[in-house]
Amino acid sequence: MNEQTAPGRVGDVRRRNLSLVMDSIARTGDAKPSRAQLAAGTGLTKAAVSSLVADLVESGLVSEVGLYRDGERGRPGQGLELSARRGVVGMEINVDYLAVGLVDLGGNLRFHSTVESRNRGLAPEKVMERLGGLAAEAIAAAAAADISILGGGLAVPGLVDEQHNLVLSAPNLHWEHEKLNPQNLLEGAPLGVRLSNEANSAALGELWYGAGRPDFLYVSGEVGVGGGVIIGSELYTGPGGSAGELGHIVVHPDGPGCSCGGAGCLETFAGQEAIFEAAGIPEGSLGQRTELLLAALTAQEPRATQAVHDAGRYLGVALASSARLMDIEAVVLGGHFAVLAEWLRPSLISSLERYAPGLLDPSNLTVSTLEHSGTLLGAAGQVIRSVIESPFEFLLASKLA
Amino acid sequence: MNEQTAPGRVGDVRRRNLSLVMDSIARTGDAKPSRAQLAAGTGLTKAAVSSLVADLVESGLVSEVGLYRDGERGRPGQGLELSARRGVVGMEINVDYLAVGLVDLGGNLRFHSTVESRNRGLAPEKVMERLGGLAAEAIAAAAAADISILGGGLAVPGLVDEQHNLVLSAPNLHWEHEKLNPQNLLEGAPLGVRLSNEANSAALGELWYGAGRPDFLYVSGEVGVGGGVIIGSELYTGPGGSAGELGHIVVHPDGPGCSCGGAGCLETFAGQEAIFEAAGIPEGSLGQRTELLLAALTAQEPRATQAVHDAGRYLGVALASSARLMDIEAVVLGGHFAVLAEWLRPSLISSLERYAPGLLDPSNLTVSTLEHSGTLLGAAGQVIRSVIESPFEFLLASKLA
DNA sequence: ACAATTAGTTTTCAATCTGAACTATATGCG
DNA sequence: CGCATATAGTTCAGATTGAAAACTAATTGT
Repeated sequence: MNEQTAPGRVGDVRRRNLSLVMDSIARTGDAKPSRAQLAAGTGLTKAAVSSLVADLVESGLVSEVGLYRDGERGRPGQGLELSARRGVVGMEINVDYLAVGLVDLGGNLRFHSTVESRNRGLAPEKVMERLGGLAAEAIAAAAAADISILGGGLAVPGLVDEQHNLVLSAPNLHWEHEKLNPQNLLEGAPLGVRLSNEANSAALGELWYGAGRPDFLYVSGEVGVGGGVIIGSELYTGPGGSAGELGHIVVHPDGPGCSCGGAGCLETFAGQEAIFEAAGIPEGSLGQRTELLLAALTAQEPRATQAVHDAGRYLGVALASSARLMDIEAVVLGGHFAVLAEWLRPSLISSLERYAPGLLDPSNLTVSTLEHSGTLLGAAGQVIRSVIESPFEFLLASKLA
Repeated sequence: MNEQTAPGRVGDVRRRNLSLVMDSIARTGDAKPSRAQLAAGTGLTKAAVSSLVADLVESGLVSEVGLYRDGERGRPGQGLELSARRGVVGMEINVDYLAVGLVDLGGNLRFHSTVESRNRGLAPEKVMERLGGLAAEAIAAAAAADISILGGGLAVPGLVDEQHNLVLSAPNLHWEHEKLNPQNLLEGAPLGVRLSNEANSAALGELWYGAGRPDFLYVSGEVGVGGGVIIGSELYTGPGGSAGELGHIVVHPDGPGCSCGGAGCLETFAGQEAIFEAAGIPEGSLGQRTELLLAALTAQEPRATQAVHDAGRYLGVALASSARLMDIEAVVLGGHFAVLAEWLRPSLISSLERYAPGLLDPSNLTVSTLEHSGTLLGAAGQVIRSVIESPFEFLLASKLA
């Protein structure tokens, strides 16, 4: 008799309603709803909302922001928002850079800093040390703005074991089964630091703060081609945690071997390296090569044009297969696919039309609007989201302290 | 302020716990748990379980089945089971046959009948009329066994709109946007008749009564190649309801055109028709052709062997891509893939090893154990499951009646 | 100044769980 | 046979919490 569902206790109702109210405030965003509006929106009575909001305000998660005047007559309401004085630090380790940001509960990026850093092949301890310096900046920024840091999120370009703070495999960093200690980056943060995958975090960033919809596929074009699958407004990671490996979908059964051990993978046709090579861009830093490629495309050089055209075509094959299997009806392009979108779109769309006619409307094929902060926002957002989803646990913890 | 979550009311606790108890009884299955065991298993107190079980017994969903003696000492418990006197009729329309079964709440197939029927191109009304005859047999069998019919499930090989009883498209039946009236098949059944897709129902049948696990992909090889995606013990249908279209995953970008309008689809390599043709099996009824093919395979005729080998190879490509995208770690083969499994497996496994090495362990590649009743069980199971998941609503309805 | 209107609080009530005490029914040993 | 022991199931007081309705608070318009 394996039990997965906890019994319903009377107190669960309050847990759920605390979350419902917080979520409602979060979703209403800049509108700063009053208690009465929340009651109307949630279906709870005004009395219940008042009681719930009182708990949330007391814990510091929600704050009143002055009077709110909407209609012409009547007593004005107290506007409510997720506290701007509670924040989460989002952090990102990628192949060519490190980034840190401070996000308040309302999802506003209050501080942001990126530094170039060639992390490929570097020891994890070394990278974490550098990241620690950046994190200290975020901590200082928080102190200056009187923001108390609840926790942090750290995104890395690889498969992670969140429970044990392990990076199981990050081929582009040359990391394999590395133990990180992200908690050290933010000592004393009550919710700790949560490790996550870069493409997944970017997908969540789009969902919560960008172009996302309840169901979509985020395509991350960094050094590798990754993806994040959002189903019903939740990240789908699969039983083993490695879902969304769009880069290793087979797009041609007779294609070349791939670093993953497979063959004919999308990444061998549409990865950064594959495109640069096919376009005839010489070795160099990522920034340089990208500039050269964009220049070549602007100049309509045939090799570059063809390379991007092919990448789009094969990306179309992968998206067609994905749309069939998962009924994906919206796609958000990120990373280098966002940069190349202008040149990529025509062949991508015609490929989709050829392999999955009518399934994916081109208007649902959008480009990330968050640029470089998407991953950061997503990494921090996961911690913010956990507070929105179970504020009761947070209340408990803060009462004990 | 779009609201999706209903507010938590005090009464919700009971809803949830009624479901928890029913689910617990269902999962314990043949063990017929006592109230005390349920209390231990669910984490509820004995008092709460007693009260919940009383409601369920009163409504007829659960019945006491005599004393249960486990330990040596102490008062023996009353064994509980989902009532064997409440049933759901599972029905299936397929291209070459019609089938009906009677399933009791405990998931036991109490009556089963299949008839050959060439339904391709037949008007839906005609087919429904024939099906009505079979349904009458099930109703008679239920009456004879003193089983009261709560509802029914009807599976068809096509995309359905469950809300409006529409078959949006069933290409293999030559149906397009047909309105069915499945309610007429079981007049007076309180929960009505629920329309569903054949591959999805078969997948659910495997999940609840067969080889399924919490996460797996069911591959249905009927006239078309379909699939059912089970994630976290739930069917994933996608935002548009058409997820799992494994047959139209692109396995070769230069492949031939497909009936779906795309190109290079798996179905053009591994569909029944494609295999028969490649194997050189002449036209005829499905049964005849299958026998010829099996005979040819047993005789190791090269053409047939090669045809099945190729089908396995391309199925491997599709499964490799699926495993990457959705982190699928288990597959159940049904339909003609189950029949051909013996000859299909070698090339399928080597293809998986080539395109997604290490991802899908061959031991997690199993064959359906339910044979022809899987779809039926799944179609009925959806109604049974809805009762297990919200017995409160059922109690209400039965109190009004 | 007062009616009208909207925001938010207080009070009473019902639902339903927990926990503890209690009753019911079995086994085993002297 | 009778009583200790053990387990199943029931009863009842107590706590939590939202609904409903009445009430108080704050603002605008005439």
